Amino acid sequence: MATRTRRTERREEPLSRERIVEAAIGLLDTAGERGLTFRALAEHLATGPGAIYWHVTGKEELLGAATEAVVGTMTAGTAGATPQEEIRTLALGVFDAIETHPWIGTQLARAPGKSPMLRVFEHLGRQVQALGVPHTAQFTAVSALLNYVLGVAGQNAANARAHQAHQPDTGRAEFLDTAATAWADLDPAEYAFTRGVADQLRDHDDREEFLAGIDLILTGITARYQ
Amino acid sequence: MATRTRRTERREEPLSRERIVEAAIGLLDTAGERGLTFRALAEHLATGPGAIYWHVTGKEELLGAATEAVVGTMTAGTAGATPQEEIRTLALGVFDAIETHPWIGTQLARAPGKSPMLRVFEHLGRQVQALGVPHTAQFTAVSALLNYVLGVAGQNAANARAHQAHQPDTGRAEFLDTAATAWADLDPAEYAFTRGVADQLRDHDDREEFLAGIDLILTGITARYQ
DNA sequence: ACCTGAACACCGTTCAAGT
DNA sequence: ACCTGAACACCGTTCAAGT
Repeated sequence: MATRTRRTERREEPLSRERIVEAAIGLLDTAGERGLTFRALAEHLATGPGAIYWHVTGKEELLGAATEAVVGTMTAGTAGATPQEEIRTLALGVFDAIETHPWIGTQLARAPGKSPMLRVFEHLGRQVQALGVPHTAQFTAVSALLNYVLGVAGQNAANARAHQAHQPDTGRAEFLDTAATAWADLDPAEYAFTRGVADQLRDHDDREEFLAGIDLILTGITARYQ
Repeated sequence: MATRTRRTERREEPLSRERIVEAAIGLLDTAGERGLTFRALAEHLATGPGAIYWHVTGKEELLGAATEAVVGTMTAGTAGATPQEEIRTLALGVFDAIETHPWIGTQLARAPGKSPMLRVFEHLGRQVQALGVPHTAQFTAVSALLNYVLGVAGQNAANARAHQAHQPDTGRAEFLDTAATAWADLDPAEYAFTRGVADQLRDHDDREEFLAGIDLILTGITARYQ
């Protein structure tokens, strides 16, 4: 009876690009990449699917905007750190963003020259420059770092997708355990090496492993170009 | 009038998993990832879409089988080469396979523990072992290499997708040139580094750049673990 | 200017019916 | 056993019609 103002408060909030992107991120986080649908999004925003198109040209742009919104909140600089530390922090930022929003892993790999990745490229580049890498090698060095990050990103996104689809109620440790057991059961002739490192898969830490890869590339960069 | 045998020869070739996968690869290569449709595939095989499901469980399996078929023809070993050379050859094999079949870039990133990638992992692993990397670091070293390869793979696939969609009739050199020009036009304050390496983007060689990244990681591995 | 929702042109997948 | 093709349950996107 007294709900008139209350209800309109919710209803009258006008549709905007910002609200749409926000709702899209929520849908992607909770329902996965397959869960983002113009119909589901419209229902979430209490409108019809056509309304969204007035604020956004299509699904591709919507995914791009969602990725930018997430990645944009991420490029903070730690003052007074070594270039190596800055690169580690930057890379970890991407890693963590993907952990909370696995779908940006797919999205980053999909938009090559587009802005979210270009920003990461720029920041990595400045640190590589600070490392003293000669100009002619800077592009190569940054590309190596970025491609590695993107590879991990894509892998994590795929893992999240598979995890959500197949065993949504198991933890990461449990998942690694089953994978490691499967590796240990492989044909000894064809997969001798993989069998041998199955134990390392079982008790590894994703973040640490990711950072170890970054360090490996950094070592290569400094050994070669410094 | 004398075409009876001729015609039947074509028509009677029975549907098989092999023929379906082959047709799917053809469709993916010529029409891109979006071009692979059960209806298009059925038309290509002169049958109905339902027939395909008798030989293949669904689209995911079909894409997986197509990827395996392409990657499977690729793991040749060069006898009497150093581990470094073997790794380079192996990585270049993946790179070249992606260049002729860009869609496997997406596909490799999508199937983490699945067989095509596991084979590459195994072969890389053997060479890393031959390099003398201690057991506890082998998983990390191979992961770094593989993630880098997958990052480039995804990037190349995305580029091919964008290229086919936007400027299908321009060459790679032309594409790099426009990209480099766009970089050189970026805001000097926000993108100082990227602007500075625009020239390196313009006249770089994809294969060489890819190998330079591999070498950087190899340098890191040997510097740290040998 | 902005929203609505039916309609269009597609998908992947299923399934009764055929051979 | 294997194939056919209509039908189902979805998509993204458009567009006349409303406010």
